[in-house]
Amino acid sequence: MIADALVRVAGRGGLHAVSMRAVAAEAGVSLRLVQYYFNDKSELMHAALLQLERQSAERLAGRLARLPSPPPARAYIEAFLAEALPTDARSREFHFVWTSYAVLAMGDAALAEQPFVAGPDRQERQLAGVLRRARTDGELAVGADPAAEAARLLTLSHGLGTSVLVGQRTAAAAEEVLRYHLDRLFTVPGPAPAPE
Amino acid sequence: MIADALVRVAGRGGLHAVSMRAVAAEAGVSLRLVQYYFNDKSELMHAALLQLERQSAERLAGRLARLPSPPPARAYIEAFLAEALPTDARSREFHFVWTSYAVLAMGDAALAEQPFVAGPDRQERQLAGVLRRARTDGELAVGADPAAEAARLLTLSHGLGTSVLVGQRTAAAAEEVLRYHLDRLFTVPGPAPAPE
DNA sequence: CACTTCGTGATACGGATGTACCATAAAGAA
DNA sequence: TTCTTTATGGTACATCCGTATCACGAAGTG
Repeated sequence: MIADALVRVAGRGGLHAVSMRAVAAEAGVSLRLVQYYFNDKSELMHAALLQLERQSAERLAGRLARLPSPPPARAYIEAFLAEALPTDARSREFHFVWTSYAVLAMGDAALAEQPFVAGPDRQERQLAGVLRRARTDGELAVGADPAAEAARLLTLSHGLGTSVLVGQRTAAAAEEVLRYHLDRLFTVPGPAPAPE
Repeated sequence: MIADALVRVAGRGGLHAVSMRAVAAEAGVSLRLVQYYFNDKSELMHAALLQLERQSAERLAGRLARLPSPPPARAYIEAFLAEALPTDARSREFHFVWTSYAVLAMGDAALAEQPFVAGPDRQERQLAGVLRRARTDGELAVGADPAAEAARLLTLSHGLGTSVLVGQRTAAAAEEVLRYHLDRLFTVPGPAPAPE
């Protein structure tokens, strides 16, 4: 798929390395073909962004599907956040390109609307719902507000993700901060760390 | 200054709108002059980044200088984080351009080294130092780990900042999340919110 | 068969960009 | 005075980019 080629190109050289020609070469097709399927460059960029979003949602769904049912709140949230950190090379590519799009969207409200506003809003509500249920089950620390905690979780994981991408922190260090955060949010302990 | 012109151009159209000609026009000088002071485009970009960093440090220093001495830990940290959120137009421009550079640095380890690794590392240590002192003074919640808390504060504020830039959250909402976070971190209450 | 649509290729065009080169004028040093 | 350095402008050049155009075969349809 051509949109995949765009992601690969952007994963190597950033979004500013994405040109119609570079994408065509990466996909092994002619420039004309890229023009044929996506008339514009903007259409191509938009399509690649939609595809990134879809793939990410699928990966998250896969993680959640592997949970026991009903999923424990902490496991659910850990699955959620595991997808939000750039741990392996594939995930790193994804987050790099995704963040590049996010910066692009900071100067273009129309581009931002669906993926960067509506998407995180939905995730935040979803997370808040899980936290509300956990609170009635008495699993949350006292005084925890589900909506505020959902916002904290998402923004914290995004911030950690960029600090990893930029090379300030290793993915393992970011996961440790996240674990620390969850330990202070939940009253029930998380899973024991794997022995080394 | 020419580097200021670069920041203004990037603040409007993002870093990809920055060209030698655009910067020259914004600064009201000839293209040749931009070439004269900064031989390369990469030198120009680098210089503008350094200037952004310096200005940000100066603003932070100004905030900290206006604090009573010795500054209360919470006030100190609030000053720190106030600088980290895009509240007004000037701050928004700064964070937009800064984040654009951060994304650029994700694909260029050399560019990232000084401003995006060493800088946040230093800030994190600085914050951890303040938190350590607050802990010995009994101002921190029980079980709080200064290093982990510093990491949480910085990454949380960065994540909140990008969510504001992208339009998902208002700056006021971000400040509220931050206040919530600090309320759970400190045992002593923060300043009362201004009556409306 | 004739014709239209779809998929793919090669290439041309206008514009923007980074960089290089030439020129000029002021100022200071010899 | 002559020379060198500093500061500034104008312009040309090669390259790349997005887009448009022409071309051609395969496939399906009447």
